[in-house]
Amino acid sequence: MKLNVQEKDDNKLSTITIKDIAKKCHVGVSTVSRAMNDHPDINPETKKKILKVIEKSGYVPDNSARNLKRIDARAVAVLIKGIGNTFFNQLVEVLEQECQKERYSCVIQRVEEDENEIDVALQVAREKKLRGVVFLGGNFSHSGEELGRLKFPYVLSTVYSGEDNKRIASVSVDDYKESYKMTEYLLGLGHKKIAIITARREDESIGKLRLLGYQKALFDHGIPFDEELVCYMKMNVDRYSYRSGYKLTKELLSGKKTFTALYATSDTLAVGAIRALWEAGIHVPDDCSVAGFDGMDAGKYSIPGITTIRQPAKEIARATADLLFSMIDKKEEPKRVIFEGELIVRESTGISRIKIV
Amino acid sequence: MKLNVQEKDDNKLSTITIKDIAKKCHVGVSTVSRAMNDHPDINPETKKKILKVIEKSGYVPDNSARNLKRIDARAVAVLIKGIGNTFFNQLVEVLEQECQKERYSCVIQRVEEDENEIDVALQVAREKKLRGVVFLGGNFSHSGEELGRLKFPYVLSTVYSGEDNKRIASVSVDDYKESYKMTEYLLGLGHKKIAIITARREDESIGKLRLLGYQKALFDHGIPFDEELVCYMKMNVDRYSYRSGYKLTKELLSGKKTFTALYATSDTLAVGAIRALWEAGIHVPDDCSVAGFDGMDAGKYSIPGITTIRQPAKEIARATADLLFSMIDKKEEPKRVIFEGELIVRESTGISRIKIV
DNA sequence: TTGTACGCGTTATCAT
DNA sequence: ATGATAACGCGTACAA
Repeated sequence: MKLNVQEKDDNKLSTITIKDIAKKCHVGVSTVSRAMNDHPDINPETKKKILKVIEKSGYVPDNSARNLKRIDARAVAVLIKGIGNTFFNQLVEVLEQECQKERYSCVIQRVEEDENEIDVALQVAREKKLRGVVFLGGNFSHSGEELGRLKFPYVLSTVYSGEDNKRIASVSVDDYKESYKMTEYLLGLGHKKIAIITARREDESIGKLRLLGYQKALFDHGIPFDEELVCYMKMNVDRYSYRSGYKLTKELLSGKKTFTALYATSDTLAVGAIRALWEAGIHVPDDCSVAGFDGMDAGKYSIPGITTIRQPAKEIARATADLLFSMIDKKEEPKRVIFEGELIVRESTGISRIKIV
Repeated sequence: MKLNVQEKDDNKLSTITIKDIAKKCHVGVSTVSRAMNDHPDINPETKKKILKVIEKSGYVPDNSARNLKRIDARAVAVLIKGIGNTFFNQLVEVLEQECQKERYSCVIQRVEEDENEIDVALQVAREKKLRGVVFLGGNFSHSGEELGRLKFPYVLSTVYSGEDNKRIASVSVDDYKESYKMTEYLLGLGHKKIAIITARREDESIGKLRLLGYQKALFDHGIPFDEELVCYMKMNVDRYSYRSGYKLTKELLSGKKTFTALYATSDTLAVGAIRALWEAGIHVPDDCSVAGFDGMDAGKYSIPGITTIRQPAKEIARATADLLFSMIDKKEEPKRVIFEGELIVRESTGISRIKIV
């Protein structure tokens, strides 16, 4: 008989539940629950006993059931669209730290390129009983109305929302202004023919802003904008990656137009670009200047080091967390927080020698 | 009265459930459920009507409740320890594709550095009703017994398990052998003093294997192993990153020992290393050769291009998926799959000129 | 084809 | 301090 009971228990590899633990301990399920969740109303000894049984039985509580019951989980989520954009890594790291400080748990969630980030947000918010969400990456220009579906606090970090509605919380640099700054810097070096590698032609996010800043700077300095010096990423193929930087630069080089400077709108693109130029026998910065954007390690440790606009990632992440938590806890209104980018001059740019490439 | 009902509905921003939808449509909950889950037994018209109501009411089904009911979700998970190791990105991408092909859904889950990957696996397996798990990264040497807790199929991909138990499924290159290969290549170039940058001294994973392969190659060629030419990562500080490569190389340079080649055990480390050497006025490969490992884009597009051992990432990912699915579906036994690494010679290595650094 | 009612595993509210 | 029991929102037998 006893052996039978034993057998029955062991066979039950299906899934062991809180009830099984309760039975084994000869207590009620609520006592087990209290033991697991550090509730005050429980005898320390029974608690210890229960935890021991849990330990050796290998019981794992079902999070789905927990979330189902739970009204609030004191949790937020970070939704990342475009993983592989290594710039987000730093942000996420700091965001996680800040959450810990505030004793929030933090769900990191990838969003596929073809998924709607709003839908995903809605889903996990429901599933995990979130109090708020941070959006990293993605294209928020179209989502003016869409954003209205979000009934909880959220912050766009390093993302541009087409609606420059002040009621949308966001933290970022002013990509337009910073891009203008970079272009002006290149112009200041004497460059007249500045090629640019930028996001897809259809982009409505930061890619567009950076292109716009570039155009405006050219305009303000009386340089005509030349569409042939613009190289757009190809849909579903290119990203802010080394590979794309390399490929797109080759494209540029095979074109008829010449240039003395190349503005790659991310540091990763710039690395690939420099390699492509190098293979074509074009030396950076002597024959051609190259500039990046973001201030990532990729540009700091490459040779030559890449002139860039540094986004203060840590500060942005901290401000993002601050803003989100104050919206959650103190019911503060959404606001737009802008950080200043920093032009970092390294070895990839120099005075134009008007040596046509 | 009517207005009251209306009000009541709108106020209920708490959370709208399947019942609310059912009421609004004047149908039962099961009909709504059928409409959402593409069940056959439903009138196309009522289905259409219901979906429309769902759409405009902004109803989002609660995944927790779903998972709770669901016995099986036809899903697997990929657990990644050490995000930021960009090498994993390629793997994940292919893994996701393979899952789609097999009509499995795929959960991507980060594991923090201080978390036990086994615990996490157990938790999400329970929560999401997984059929299997892929482990990327992490230290599996200690977990010989621990692994026994996993009652479902799993595959270690690009990870080394100390237990060279054949009953543990794994897909990877032979890090020991490949590291030997790389070291031998450097020796073949005439280098006698080969420094190495490697994982923490306590590492029991691939870092250890790569170091061991290096030592063995030296030994086989009659070169004494010199502990002072080994630079270990510092705990909780270093990673396979540019920054660490840079920092650790500086350390090496400030030591008393000289070397004519530097073997950085990842391409990212190598990039940082080359920068550090460059800043010290040491030219690669003329004054010092540098080799990496992994075959990542970082080494392909850097200048100089980095000599490396390419791990066939796509093949590894595909084989990982194959193995996992055949264990799940066909009850196949776990096995160890080894891929051959490919020595790719680029510009960062050259014949030793015995010019002491 | 559709609706009713039960149960999934947990936590929270009661009594005790 | 502890145990019984009612939710939580959904899927699904089963009845209609």
